[in-house]
This record gives sequence, C-alpha cells and structure tokens, in this order.
Amino acid sequence: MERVSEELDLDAQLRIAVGRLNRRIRAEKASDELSDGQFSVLALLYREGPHTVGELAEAERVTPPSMNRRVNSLVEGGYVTREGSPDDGRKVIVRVTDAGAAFVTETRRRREHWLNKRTRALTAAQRETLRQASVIMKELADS
Amino acid sequence: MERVSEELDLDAQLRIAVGRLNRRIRAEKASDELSDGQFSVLALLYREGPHTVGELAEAERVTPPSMNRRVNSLVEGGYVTREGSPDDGRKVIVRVTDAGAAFVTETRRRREHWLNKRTRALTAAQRETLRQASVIMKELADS
DNA sequence: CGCAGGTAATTAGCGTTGCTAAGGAGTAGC
DNA sequence: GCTACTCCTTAGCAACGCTAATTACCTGCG
Repeated sequence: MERVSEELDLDAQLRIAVGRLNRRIRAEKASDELSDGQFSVLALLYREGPHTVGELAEAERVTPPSMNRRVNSLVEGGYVTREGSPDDGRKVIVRVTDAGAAFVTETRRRREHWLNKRTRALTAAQRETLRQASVIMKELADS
Repeated sequence: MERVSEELDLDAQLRIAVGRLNRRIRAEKASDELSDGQFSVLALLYREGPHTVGELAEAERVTPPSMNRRVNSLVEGGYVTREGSPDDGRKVIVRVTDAGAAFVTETRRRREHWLNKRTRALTAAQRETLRQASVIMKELADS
C-alpha cells in the first residue's frame, strides 16, 4: 500500500474508500426501523418540506417506481402522508407527519453512532480534511 | 450550506456524501460485464494472489455464502478458477485466470470513467484533500 | 366540445445481492 | 474411530434497484 498513493490511483483509492465506508456505515446504523434510503427521503422532506414523488426521485437519483416504493414504506409506517396536488391532479405531494419529524430529530439525537464515535477519535486536522472532502464528493456526485 | 459545516454535522455530511458518491460511481461504471463486488474480488486476487473463499469473505466484509456466490459468477465467466487446497481438503483456493488478469488490466486502461474525468477537473489541492480523505475513510471503515 | 398526445404516479415482474439457517465434506483431538 | 470443529456450499428469504406497461390527468388543436 506504500506506492499506491500516487496521483494515478486517486480514482481507485477513492472508489474503494467510498465503497467500504458506505457499506460500513450502512451496517452499523442505529435504528432498524427504516432503511438508509427511506430515512434519506424522510430527512429530505423534513429539511426541505413537501415534495412530489417525481421530485423526490430526481433528488435521490432513483427511478419513480423505486421512489414510489420508498414512499409506500414510509406511508405504511406513518412517517409521511400522500396527498393530491390541488392544481395538478396527476401529482402527489408527500409530506412528513409529526411522527416522521419526531423520528428524524429523535434519530439525530440518539446518534452515538459508529461513525460519530470514530470521527470523534480523529484529530482536528483529519476531521477538517473529511469535511472538505465531503463537500468535494458531493459536488462530484451532483455534477 | 454555510453554517451546516459545523463540527456536529461532519457525521451527516460525510455519510450523505459517501452514500451519494458511491451510488454515482456504481451507476457510471464503464463495463457491465462484472458487478462492482465481483470486480472488487477479481482485483484483489490479481493484486494479492490466490485466496480461499473464507479469506475473500473476510477481506470484503461479506458472509461466506455471499462470497461464494460472487466466486461462482467469476468462475462461470472464466475469470477465476476454484481448486482444492493440497494441505486442507476443506479449503478452496480461488485463483485468477489469464483472462481474469487481462480483464483487470484492460479495465484499468480503458478507464476514462466518470470518476476519473471528474477528478481530473479538480484542482491539485482538491485532489490532495480527496487522497488524504481516502486514507482516513479506509481507516474508519477498517477500524 | 372532444379527442390525441404527453406527463405523473403507480403496478407488475425481474434481477442482483445481501443475509441466515442448514447440510456435507474434511480435519483434529481424545 | 468417534466427536467436535471448520470451511464451503446450498436453500430460501428480504431489500431494493430497474424496465415495461397501466391508469389518471392535463393540454392543445381541429
């Protein structure tokens, strides 16, 4: 692993690191009530307010049927509601319920997660690197 | 996004960034012949030589049955071979074939991948940040 | 008006990949 | 040589993504 950190391997390194860390985060999540994708949708709705199914699909970069399934699960769990759009009957607006909002805040509060614990053990400089990298990675993902 | 990059949110930011980038990388992969996980195993075998199924499972952090399935796919595709261990009949040694090795090098060569293109467009400082972050993220994942 | 064509959501059905549980073959120790 | 353990494999299940097809609705043009 010594000479591997050459310029040319940034690609491979980043890909592997992102893949592993992502899997590890998923494996260590605190609550089993919602999947990663479901919680992601719930958090988005909580953060940015009601959205249509199509908007959610686009935001999460999944197809409408996939998003529809996620929304179904959330509705069944009582985390969100579906309501028809007043001005366009084709559209369906998804809105967080009080229970859903509570779940988001509650989940955040009890996040003595694996990741949290680990990042706390890092140096300030390492955390800063990760923070900057997060911004760059998001830009990469959204570009 | 201004005040969001506070200490407390590193967690959430990193998690989201890793999730999104991981999905995006997977979506944009060049070759459809092998899945991400299958290629990961193939590359490991190419890089580090023959391993048993159990070793591969541990290295990739999946269960033995899951690894067994990956190996099956690779054997069917002619990328690797299965052979009994000479000294322990229970073990099965997985070894890259010439075709498998060629696929790894060929895949690397034709990697004008999405990620590669994007990272090339970054500044040197940004690449350096990502490189350092990759190391830290791997440590996090492996800890 | 009324129908043709487009858009949004949904349903149906498939493939991949992970897991747990259980089975089969081989090894090791008493 | 029998018991217990290890390693791989098979069987069956669940999650989640996708494409294709269906339903409901809107829009515009004859």
